[in-house]
Parts: sequence; structure tokens; C-alpha cells
Amino acid sequence: MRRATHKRATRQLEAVFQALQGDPTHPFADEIYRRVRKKLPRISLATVYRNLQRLAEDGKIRTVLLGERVARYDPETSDHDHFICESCGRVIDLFLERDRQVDLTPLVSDGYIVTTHNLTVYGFCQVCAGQGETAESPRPSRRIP
Amino acid sequence: MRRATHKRATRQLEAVFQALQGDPTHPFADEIYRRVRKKLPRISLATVYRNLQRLAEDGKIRTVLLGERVARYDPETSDHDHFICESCGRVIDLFLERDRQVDLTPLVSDGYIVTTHNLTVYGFCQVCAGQGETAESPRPSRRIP
DNA sequence: TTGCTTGCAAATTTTTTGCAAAAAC
DNA sequence: GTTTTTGCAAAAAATTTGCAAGCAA
Repeated sequence: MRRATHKRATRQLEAVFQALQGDPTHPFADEIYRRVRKKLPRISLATVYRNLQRLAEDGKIRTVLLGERVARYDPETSDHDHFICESCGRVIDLFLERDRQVDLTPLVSDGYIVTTHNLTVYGFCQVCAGQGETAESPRPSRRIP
Repeated sequence: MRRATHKRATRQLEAVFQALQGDPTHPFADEIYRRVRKKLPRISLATVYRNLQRLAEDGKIRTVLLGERVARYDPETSDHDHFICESCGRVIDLFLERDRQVDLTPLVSDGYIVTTHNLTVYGFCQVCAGQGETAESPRPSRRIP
């Protein structure tokens, strides 16, 4: 057995955490890297990844994969779901009433143990729905204006 | 404007489609490649990817990303959700009663247009729940025994 | 001082693309 | 015959890893 390793607080870890605070846009790692570099110009992308991973393990942030193969990061760690706009690509946190939301009792009575669940809703956000949702607007894959 | 191109039926396309039929395990592209090569030893992985993409566009199969950055493929195209076992990694199709499942009316009355939604449930499957769900069993990342 | 963490570069992994040759229609 | 599709190899994109040096405890 191996003794639990004591994790250390570093400037880089703190900077990565701070870069996400208060940001509801679910940025990708490279955006976070760009932000952190303003404070710590010598930080490497690998360190950003390592720290994002550690923050997620520690429950300080959340890693989300929403039908893309690129990870997004979310400072909101409470139980919540996501809405993805098919027009502008924006990701919006949803706080639906959890207990009414999904009926998982059939699973439980089938012998499954349910830990958590995750709901992603697709459609058009308020802004895009307002301006004609059928328009095939260019959907930015990475950055949102 | 560009005339709609007529898609052609090829042996490779059919083989990729067949490789998925009746398979509830949600395989990855490389597993499908392995299978198809038994019939068509000269097929390339790129062709498998191109055909999986085309089948998904045509609604013949479904591409699913379930908290992993590797795509899985599902021959089941009807609306359904997924259960992921945290112990063995197995992915199981869920057919919960759609209309009772999620209450999205608050979204709609907020001006969102909802196209579809996707629910992924995490926990322990019947098998793993039976043999002590707390055991930290090795969780195969790609292949399921 | 000890050993976790960093920066850098190179490696991995999964998926995509360019292009000439082969196969469909 | 024309145009799509294939196979191959190389490219891309995102993330991870090895390692010596740096820094927190």
C-alpha cells in the first residue's frame, strides 16, 4: 500500500481554478490556458491539463463532455444539467427540479444502483430562437462571440 | 448551388452497417474495424470512419459520446437513453417512458426551443451491483469481456 | 531536505484529409 | 464514362507522459 500523497498548493493550480470562477460559458482547456497565461506567462498547457484534472478529482470543478470529443470545464459543481444551442453552440447550465425531472425507479427495481445522472438538452437558445431558428447560422465550434 | 450527390451503396458501407446490427455493446470504431476486416481484409480504418459517419447522417445508426472522448456507435436509433456502469464500463440502452421522464416545460416557457434531449445514468449494473459495488474492480476502458 | 509539481518536448490516441486508383451507377 | 468511394499515408487535434529542474512543505 502507498501512503496518500499530500497534494501541494501551487500558484498554477490556483490560477487555473481562478480562471474558471464565475464563468458560465464552459470553456475548453485551450481557452483556460490563454487566460492563465496572462497571469503566469510561463505556464505550460500540460500543467493546465494536469491542474484541471486535479481540480475535477477534488470536486472543485466539473469536466463535461457534451456530444463533442473535446472536454469543457464548469465551475458549477452542484447537480445540474446542460442545454446546448444547435445554432450558436452556447452551453447553458440548467437547474431543473431534480426530483421531478427523471423517474429512475424502474431501474432501481431492476437491480441497478444509480449514482448520478446527466441530462443534456439540445435545441435553440432564447437568442437564436428569437431570430428564426431555421436559419443555418454558422455555428462556432470553439469560441462564442 | 450544388446538385445533391447520389450516394452509392458499397460493400464497405454494408459491412460496417452489418457489423453493428444486433450488437447492444456500443462498440468503438476500432472494434468495428476489427470486425469488418474479417469480411473485407483490405478495408482501411479511414473507410470505417467515413461509413460510420455516413450511416449516422442517414439515421441508420447513432453516434454516442458518453463522458468519454472516444465515440461509440449504436445500432439502436430510436429515442433512448444510456446507463454506464462505473464498475465494468458496460453501456446499456435504457428505454424509460419518454414523456414522463423529463419535464422540460420550464425551458419552453422561457423561450427555448427544445429539439431533443439525452439522458445518461451512471451507477452499477445488475451484475456489478450483485457482487459488491464498492469493490474497486478494474474497469476496462475499451473492451468488455 | 523531501518529493510533489512544473515546463518543455515528444509521444499517444482518435479521427480526418489529400490523392490517385478502383468501383458504382 | 462520370463521379463517388476506397486505401494508404500523412496530418490534425486534444490530451498525456518522461524527465530534469524548481519549488512547497
